[in-house]
Amino acid sequence: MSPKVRMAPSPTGFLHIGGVRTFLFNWLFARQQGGECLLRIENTDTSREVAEAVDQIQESLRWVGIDWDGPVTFQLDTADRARELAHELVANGHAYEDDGAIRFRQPKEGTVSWVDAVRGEIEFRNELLPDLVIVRSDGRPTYNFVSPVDDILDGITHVIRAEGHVSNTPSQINILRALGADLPLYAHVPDINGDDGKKLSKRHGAASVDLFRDAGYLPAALMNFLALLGWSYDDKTTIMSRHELIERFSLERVVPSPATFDYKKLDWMNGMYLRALQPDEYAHFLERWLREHDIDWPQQRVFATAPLVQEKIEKFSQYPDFVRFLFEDVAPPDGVDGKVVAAAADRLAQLPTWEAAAIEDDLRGLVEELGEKPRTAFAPIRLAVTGSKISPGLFESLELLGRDESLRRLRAAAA
RNA sequence: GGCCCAUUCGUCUAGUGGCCUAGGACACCGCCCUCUCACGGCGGCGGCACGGGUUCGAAUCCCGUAUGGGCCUCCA
Repeated sequence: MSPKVRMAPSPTGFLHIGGVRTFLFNWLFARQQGGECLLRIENTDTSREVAEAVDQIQESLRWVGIDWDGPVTFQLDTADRARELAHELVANGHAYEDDGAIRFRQPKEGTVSWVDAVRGEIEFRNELLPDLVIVRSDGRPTYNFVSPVDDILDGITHVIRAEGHVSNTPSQINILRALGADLPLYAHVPDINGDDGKKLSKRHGAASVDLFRDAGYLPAALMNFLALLGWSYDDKTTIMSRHELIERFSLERVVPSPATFDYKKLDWMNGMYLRALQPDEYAHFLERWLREHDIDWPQQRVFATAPLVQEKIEKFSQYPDFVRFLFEDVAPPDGVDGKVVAAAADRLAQLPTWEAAAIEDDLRGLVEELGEKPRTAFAPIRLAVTGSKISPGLFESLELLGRDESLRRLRAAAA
């Protein structure tokens, strides 16, 4: 039987990073097994629904690179069918009316247990399970009822969801049994925590997918990083392409304990991905990021800066400040060694070709003349030209800036 | 409070009774490379929550304690 899983967000706001990781595991599993991956919006609680959320969730998923099979479905769409089933349960004694609502009658003896794909056998005593409401007094079925019902209707074989659902599982299993349905396989994946050890969620540690997109992370890097939160391939493999992830993923290697989100590691990994990009790909991603942030610097020059920054930054949000001096004037800094800067301006003014290699030769000649160390002699020049002690390569920067502007800044700083 | 889950370097993890004087990666520190930054190279710091068992032998199995988390909603 071909596996079928579902990603089941509730439309109460943006898609947060913990949810994406859970969906990623569903997706990786389905794609690897050649199964199907459904997207079902769990909107039984209409009171908390946020209008734009449905579109936003899909857009975020698409950006990360997670797709789904068939049309997006809504839990509310099966409400009628769920209600019918609830009445059947009432008819055969598995449920009863209570104040206009319908409650599921839990077995009063024995235990419910299942073998969780990531946590092993889990067992609950039936007598401790409360008779939960499955249809509200206003007629809307509740999550704990529709969810398993939809799983039957959709033919879901593997329920891969967050560990918070462990305690809902015994009730859902009892409901499925009362309905005479087969049980899916369950896999409860660990949460992702913030630095404070508390679970990352919409209400806590607000880490939406959009925030990562904004910060200039690459989807492939985010996916790689997320996959490694709670799962590993072996003891030494870290960087894995989407293809490799799909090929190697397995539920058995998902760990049961929660992980803490480490931004520093994500930054490092994103830097790895950024540097591995082909120049044209890099320029493409960079250009898209700038466009999304309404930065309208001349495209040609932006492309020209790409090779200067590719080795230097680990996410695009660092780009504007890093190369701003190439697009805007810089304030002449104080405390610059005017002698070196003036000498540099004089020499550079004589240069026949304004090109990085020639500029470098010329400046190194100057350094020798002055009897200085390169690092100390280049510092004031860098400061005068870029306005900062940290910048892309000096010679390449000078070339890009152009002779006139470069000389103007050097002379301004020397004055 | 009840029930359930979890617990290996600061962080992500490898580890399924002997291969472990616990391996890798990020972070951090030092050195090298070097026009700054970054990359890269080399080295270092650093961990099996605690206590009992079981066993010739335990990070690995069992029990307890502690800590953290989740659920106990006519939320999902």
